Amino acid sequence: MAKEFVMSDIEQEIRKTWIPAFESNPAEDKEKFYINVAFPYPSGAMHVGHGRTYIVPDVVARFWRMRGMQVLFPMAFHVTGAPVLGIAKRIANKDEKTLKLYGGLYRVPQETLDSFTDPIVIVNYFADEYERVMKQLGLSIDWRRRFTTIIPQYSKFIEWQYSHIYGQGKVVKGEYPVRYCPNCDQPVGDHDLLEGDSAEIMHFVFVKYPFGEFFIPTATLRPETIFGVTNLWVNPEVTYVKAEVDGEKWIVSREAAEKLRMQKHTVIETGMISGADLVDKAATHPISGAAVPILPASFVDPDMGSGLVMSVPAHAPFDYIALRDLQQEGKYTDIVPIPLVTVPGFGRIPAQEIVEKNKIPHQDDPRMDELTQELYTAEFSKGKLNENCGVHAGKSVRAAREDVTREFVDTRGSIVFHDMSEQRVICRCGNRVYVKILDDQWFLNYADPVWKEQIHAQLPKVAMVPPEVRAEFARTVDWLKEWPCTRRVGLGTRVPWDPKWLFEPLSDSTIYMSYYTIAHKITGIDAEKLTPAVFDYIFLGIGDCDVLPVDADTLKELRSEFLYWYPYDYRFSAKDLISNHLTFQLFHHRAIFPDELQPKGMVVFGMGLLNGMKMSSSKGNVFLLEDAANEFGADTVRMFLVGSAEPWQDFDWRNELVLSVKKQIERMWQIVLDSSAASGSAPIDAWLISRLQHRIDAATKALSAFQTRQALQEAYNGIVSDLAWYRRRLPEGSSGTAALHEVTSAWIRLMAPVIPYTTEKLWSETGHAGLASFAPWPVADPALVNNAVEVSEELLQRTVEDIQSILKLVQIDAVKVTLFVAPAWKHEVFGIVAAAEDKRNVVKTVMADAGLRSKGKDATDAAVQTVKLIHSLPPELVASIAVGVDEFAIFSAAKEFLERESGLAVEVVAAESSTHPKGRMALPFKPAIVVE
RNA sequence: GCGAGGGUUGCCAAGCUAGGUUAACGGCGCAGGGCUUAGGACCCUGUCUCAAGGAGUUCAUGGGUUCGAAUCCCAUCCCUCGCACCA
Repeated sequence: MAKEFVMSDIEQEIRKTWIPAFESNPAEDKEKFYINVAFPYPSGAMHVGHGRTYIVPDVVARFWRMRGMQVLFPMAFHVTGAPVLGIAKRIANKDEKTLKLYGGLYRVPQETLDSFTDPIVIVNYFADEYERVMKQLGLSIDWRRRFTTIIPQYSKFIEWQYSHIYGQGKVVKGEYPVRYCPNCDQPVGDHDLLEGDSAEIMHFVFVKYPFGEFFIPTATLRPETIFGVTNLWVNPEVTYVKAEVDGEKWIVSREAAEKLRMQKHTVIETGMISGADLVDKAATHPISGAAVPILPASFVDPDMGSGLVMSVPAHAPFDYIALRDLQQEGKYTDIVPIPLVTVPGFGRIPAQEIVEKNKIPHQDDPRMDELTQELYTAEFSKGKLNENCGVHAGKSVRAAREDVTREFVDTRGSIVFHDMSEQRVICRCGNRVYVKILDDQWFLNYADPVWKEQIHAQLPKVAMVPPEVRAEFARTVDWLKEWPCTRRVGLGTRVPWDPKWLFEPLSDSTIYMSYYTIAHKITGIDAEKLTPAVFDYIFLGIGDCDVLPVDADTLKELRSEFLYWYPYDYRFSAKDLISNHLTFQLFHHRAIFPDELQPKGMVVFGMGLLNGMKMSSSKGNVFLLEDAANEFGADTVRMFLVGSAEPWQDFDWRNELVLSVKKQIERMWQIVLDSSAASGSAPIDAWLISRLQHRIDAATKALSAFQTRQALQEAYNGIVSDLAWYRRRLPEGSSGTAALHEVTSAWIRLMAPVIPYTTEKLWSETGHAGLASFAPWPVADPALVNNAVEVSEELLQRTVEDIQSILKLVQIDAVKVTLFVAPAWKHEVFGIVAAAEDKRNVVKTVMADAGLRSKGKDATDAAVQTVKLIHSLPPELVASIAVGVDEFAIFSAAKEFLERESGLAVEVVAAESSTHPKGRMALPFKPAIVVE
């Protein structure tokens, strides 16, 4: 009876021996293998979705360790940034939702929660929790190298990194329109928004119409339509302001004046003017100089653009319908739409056409936005400017828009005005978000074409798993532009040349993989001594180590350890980081390190689902990793997470599936221990051992390619099913042979990377010395592959299945089954067909043989049937059969087995020696079967 | 909208890059049987429709190429991810 299997006991016991064993130092006699993961931001508890991110690299680490590599798998915590500040603030404010999340879902004890008003306490708490859970899951991490990104030594490292990046001119100062919360005095990202995350920043051109001593600017996305302007629109209900904007006198809405201030314009309000007072006055067309009447319209929104709009009734449905409404009242009947764009599919006045075709009754009709979009899109993609457009006539709308914009901005003093596409864009603090131009901002210049080109050249040299992501990287490199790399608030490292700024989180985590190599040794060094020159020596080998603040021996040691591990071999991360972090780190490595130290490979993960739904901490749809490990066992969690889908595919955590994985592990435990007393031998041993070589080979190939699921398919399901057949084929009464020892020894090791606890325990239980985690990975031995035996067992398997399916079909009480084995000449036919390039004309080839031709129709029939048969068999098997299989001998030897399987008397007959009509049906590898 | 990826039999998911191993791996679920009480534990069998080992209809939809397509080509529909101040 096998020992009872209690996973949690085993885990406790084994963990103690592991932790020091996974501390990894340079070993000059061994090849290194350095993998790392995007480090976590510890602001909450880990859920099973995070689990796979760390377990897959651990499986890989364990695999290569067993293959004799010196493996480094480090971990650290990224605490740079602002989110945790907000969390601390909300906890201090007793925000209910936050307290519920942390006290409830994450189960932070009350007294700890009370101290969460300090952001540092939060990250330290969760960093410790991460480490604890990671250890529980058996991750083979070298914990000596743990650090956080705000320790002084790391800050010095970042300063060094940026001394180079800045020195290379890759950090630039610039203007940039951002979403901005005046209340928080901060730019806001998508995740900072309470509402309106679908809003975009739109870039309007202000077209200025002279109006007495003033200008009336109108905001437009379509400046080329200036040639079709018939009038301006003003909202008579709104009070506008007179203001000096950058020294010019303008009339704009109060909101627009406010927005202009945020966009680096000087705005001095000098007075007010009611919209109603502007109605029926006229401004001057900036190009033609004609008078442009100002008309009233209620749809004009003072909170959009300048609060005044130019009217192009021929092409803007809103303008058309507003004008029509007025004209129906008998007003302004002299105004006629001026068409300026011809579009295939539309007549001369598209706006009129589309409004009337859809029978729009008035300007508040909900369909208006949709129609406007439809027309704008059609004009933009297919429209051409007509003869009303002066020098621009004949241009495409696309081209004309660029040209007219440039003309207005460069020569007519227009400005580009930024505004949100929606007004309800609300910061997490509850205040409205505006567009602000930041000028005192530092950018990483990813737009630099030379830098971009370097990364494009680098990409083909980086291994990518899965290969499909390569295209996404290439596209990201093209798409990246200046990245604002500094922030005013948050945790992190100050910008050395401009200390009022801090480096933002994505920018201080691009080359930290190099820091891991020395992390455990550098923490003992006083940060003040870590000058850029010190890092230059360690990472670049520049300078004289005898004249640096740190002693020379230490520096040489650090330098040597860095060079041992670097470059890293694989970096693992979820796929959503491709468009930022994973690409950023390529840029920075390229800028800092020489050719031979560039990243070698990346593995990109899919997403995690919980019961088919996206996991989300804020929605409570998560299953905590620690709970999973406690409930199911660490090995179960590991095997499920790496076995239910390949790493780059999405996986779906469902408890009932996890439970069946747990049973699988228990089954293995049972089988291995039950086999330990087996002895003796049987003919089927050769087959079992032969199959094992294939399983080893396939599992090794799969893991080498990061296919954890495929590897498990071979190493678990494959071996289990081989063992099942082996059992069936054992002589009656035997429960196993000594061959099982060889199988279980290999099996334990094949499974060790995935279920390290169980296998570690089994390894010692089955009498092996040392840790399974460091045992040599099994190697397939080609000499043990026995093709003839595998083919003969294949024949038996197929025949047993056929007999069973026939028995199921015939409704008789059968007592006997007769197998008719195909005659030699049919094997000849098989050989000819197998060898034929073109199986369509193979009958001719067969009949070219004089001996076969003498068989007449029998031969052609056999040839046709053989073609079909061969198409239904695996090519390798066909090749083996063609070499020659003595089916009569195989069936005769297995007669007892066949009788036991079928419960019938079995007779094996050579087809040619029988007159039974069914005998003619026999084909190679497909004996004719008669039950009676 | 733009970019990347995907739609396979009840569910999950192989296979599709190098067309014939494919009615389509494996797992889950379900059904029947066994384990000489019961079973959520284990084992076996079955699980598109008919059927002496065969045949018919299937791999989002509609076309096409081919002796032959889930696999190649075209079009359409649907889904997921990314689209930037950031975890």
